[in-house]
Amino acid sequence: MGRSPCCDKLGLKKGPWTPEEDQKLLAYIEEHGRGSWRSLPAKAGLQRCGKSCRLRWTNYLRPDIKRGKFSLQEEQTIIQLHALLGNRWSAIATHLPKRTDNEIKNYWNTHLKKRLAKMGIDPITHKPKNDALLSAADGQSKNAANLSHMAQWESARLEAEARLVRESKIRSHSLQHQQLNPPGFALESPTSTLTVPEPIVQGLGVSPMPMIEFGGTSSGSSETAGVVKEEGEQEWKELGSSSNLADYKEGMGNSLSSFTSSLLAMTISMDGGWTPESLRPNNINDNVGTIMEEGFTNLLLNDSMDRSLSDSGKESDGNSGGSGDGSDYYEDNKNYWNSILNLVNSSPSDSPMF
DNA sequence: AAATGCTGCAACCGCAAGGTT
DNA sequence: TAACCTTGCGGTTGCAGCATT
Repeated sequence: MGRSPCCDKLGLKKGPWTPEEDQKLLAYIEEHGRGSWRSLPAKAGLQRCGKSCRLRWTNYLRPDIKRGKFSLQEEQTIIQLHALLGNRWSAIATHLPKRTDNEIKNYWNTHLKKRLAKMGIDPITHKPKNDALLSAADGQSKNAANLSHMAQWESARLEAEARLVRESKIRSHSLQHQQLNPPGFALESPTSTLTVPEPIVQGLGVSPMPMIEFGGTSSGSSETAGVVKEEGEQEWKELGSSSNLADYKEGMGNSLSSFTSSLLAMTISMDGGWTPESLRPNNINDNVGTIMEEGFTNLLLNDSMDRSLSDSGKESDGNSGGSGDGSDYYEDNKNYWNSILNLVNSSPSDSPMF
């Protein structure tokens, strides 16, 4: 429990890394693997503390890092997961495995937070800002309904969060069994450990990181969402020999289904257009998927249009989200919440998160 | 061309959790 | 059981580069 000793004693270097230092760190890890970060700098001939080396490796030198602009899907995923998880960047990063938690955090702080604020959505709570809500309203009933749904959302979110904590304990317990004899060379992402085949270790320049796509065209079921989550599968493989596997899967399944049910009920009431037929088990996923599919993308695209208008000097009239009236605003917010349900609903049943 | 302000990002810092001795 | 060690996480800072005045 104690504090780690201060690592900047004895004149250890701080600040930006030089190419030479990068090379030393890379060469050392390539040859010896990671080992202990604390002893690594001395062995590698670096005047850095282990913490600095670890950070440099995880955030910059790791071969399985994708750099550059975030795609629309990545943005969407970040915003949705942030709504669910808050500032748990490492958890969010597990759904964007080629991105580091630091990069996601930076991107959120510098881009997405501002964009949500501009849309009239509180980037912390993901709730519509009250003033915007009031000014944009076209009727008291919609306001009341919106606020009520926000409360329901918060309730469902808290419940999911509590379950996540509970079930992650089960999971970490199970994983302990598998970490006794890790085969090969382990590359650690900020929050998870990937075992990389020997040839990749030797190459270190190119790593065939599992392609992970998110089900933008989700039909609602994990099988049809087109989601390939090899990192999650890796964990399931690791769990495979665990006696807790069944419990874990069952727990995750229950968690997802309960949370989804809560959100589903909420969304149905928001949409207002649901029929008993649409609520039959076979139809629920399809309907949810269809409705959700459009919402978030539209929201982002609308905002992108706003931005381009704004960039070309045609600033919108000041209404949040570029909407001209309250009904549009209401629709935008409804879509926003729906999109979050979409993410939850399209998460694979074997996702490490759900 | 210089000064100033803004933005984005790499890196640092402190804390907490979990493991080890 | 307590002290210590290691690692991971999230918040924050500092600086380089770009835009604006």
